[in-house]
Amino acid sequence: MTQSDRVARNLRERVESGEWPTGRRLPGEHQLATHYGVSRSTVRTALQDLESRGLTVTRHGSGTVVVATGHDHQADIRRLESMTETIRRRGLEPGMRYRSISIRDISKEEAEELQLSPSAEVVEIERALTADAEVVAFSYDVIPVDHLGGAPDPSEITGSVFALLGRHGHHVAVATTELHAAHGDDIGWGEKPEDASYLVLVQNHLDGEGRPVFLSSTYFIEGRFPFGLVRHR
Amino acid sequence: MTQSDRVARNLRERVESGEWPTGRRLPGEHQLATHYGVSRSTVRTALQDLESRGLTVTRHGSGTVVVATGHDHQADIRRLESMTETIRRRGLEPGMRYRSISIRDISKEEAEELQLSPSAEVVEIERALTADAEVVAFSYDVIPVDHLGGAPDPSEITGSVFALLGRHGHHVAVATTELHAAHGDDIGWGEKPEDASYLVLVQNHLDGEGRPVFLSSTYFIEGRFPFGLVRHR
DNA sequence: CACCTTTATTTGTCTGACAACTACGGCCAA
DNA sequence: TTGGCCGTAGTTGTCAGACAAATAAAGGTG
Repeated sequence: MTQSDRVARNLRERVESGEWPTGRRLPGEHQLATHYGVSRSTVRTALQDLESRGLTVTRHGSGTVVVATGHDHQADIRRLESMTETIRRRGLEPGMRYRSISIRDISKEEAEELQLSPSAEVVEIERALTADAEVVAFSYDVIPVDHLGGAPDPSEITGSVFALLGRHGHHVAVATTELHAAHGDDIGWGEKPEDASYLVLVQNHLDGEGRPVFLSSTYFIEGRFPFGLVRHR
Repeated sequence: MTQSDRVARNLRERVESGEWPTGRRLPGEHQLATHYGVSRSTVRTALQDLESRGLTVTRHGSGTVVVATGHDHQADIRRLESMTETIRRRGLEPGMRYRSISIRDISKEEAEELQLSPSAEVVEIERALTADAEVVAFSYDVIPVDHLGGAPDPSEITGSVFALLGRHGHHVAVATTELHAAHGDDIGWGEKPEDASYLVLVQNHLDGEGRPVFLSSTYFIEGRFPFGLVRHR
């Protein structure tokens, strides 16, 4: 956690709190620097963070203007974080219902994506994510057994997959993601809504050095997990 | 176009070209600075651009590592750009088929979102976007007539809505966006696929000072317009 | 072999300065 | 009055050099 991270987080909170409404100009960089007790370069780094999230627009000679006060309670699809974390931040109680945990041979496509030998084995987890006991998404995770140190103890698999892999030294940094839409009765299991649409995230999670860590396909039930973002040039 | 923009663009091109494969460390900031003939702070600004796009991860004391070489030919959903532009960049020929251009009273919700009087009028455009003559999306645009200088000449409405509004002094900077999934026969018109799913972007486009410019809802036919992005922490 | 120290490299931050750009008011002429 | 020109103050972009902090690799020690 660097200085500029702290300044950026505080500025984000102030923007999202409405301290500067949409259209208002932020104080100048010099003023912010003295206010936070840091140098102007540190403030500039923080302001670039805001701009990269689409909250502000900075123009040469003019200043920094707030153009969006932030997605209220929506999940920012650009940010990679544990889904339980996201649900909790929306004020709901996250939960999981496991359907199956199985070990099987890797498929050819999966071996390609994970850069593993075609004879490797993977753990496949099928589970449903809940918010306040209501199912919001069905998720399929594919994890190489080697990344879990071989024997996958079923009792060990609980909670966030990120945390599970982190305990084995694999820390997810980014995820290359494809966005899709789907519908049909062959999606999900158990109690599920009638004739629902699904927003689908097909992800390949990578560590800090670009090495594949695990795959996931998540089917979000339309209307139960709002996704938002700020697109910008 | 600033110096750091130029450096950032060139670095992106070099990363996407595969000059540094996934997992490789980039040259140090000092080395890049002398290579480009700029200061280290300019290089740092450029590198923060790469990191904000999820292409690299920079760590204190260690360096900058490539974690993703870029979205192959997929549209980056974080970037706001004309859809015809996006289609052309994928090597396809963009086109449009207008279904209707009509003037009507603004709805209550629209007036709220656009921050206009409930008695204002809007132009509603229904059109289909095509790539190589195949329909890829249905789009509904809602534009205040005042932003077009009153009388909307139908022959004037051709091509990008961004360009149309730009000619009237309204330049879109960002768009607050909700992501949805949908399906059903009541979406779209004319020749459309059987039982398709749609990825839906509900957008409010804002200018450089956060003022609403126009609304749009776009229904992308699943499979015909791949969206991708790199999520990161 | 495990653990600690040293050393070089790299990124994060600071200071001060100047250049480039923007917004705004005052001024003048049509 | 209106429009355009110009100067000025304020803001962001870039530069240079320096030091602090974190990392990684090599080497030494038990």
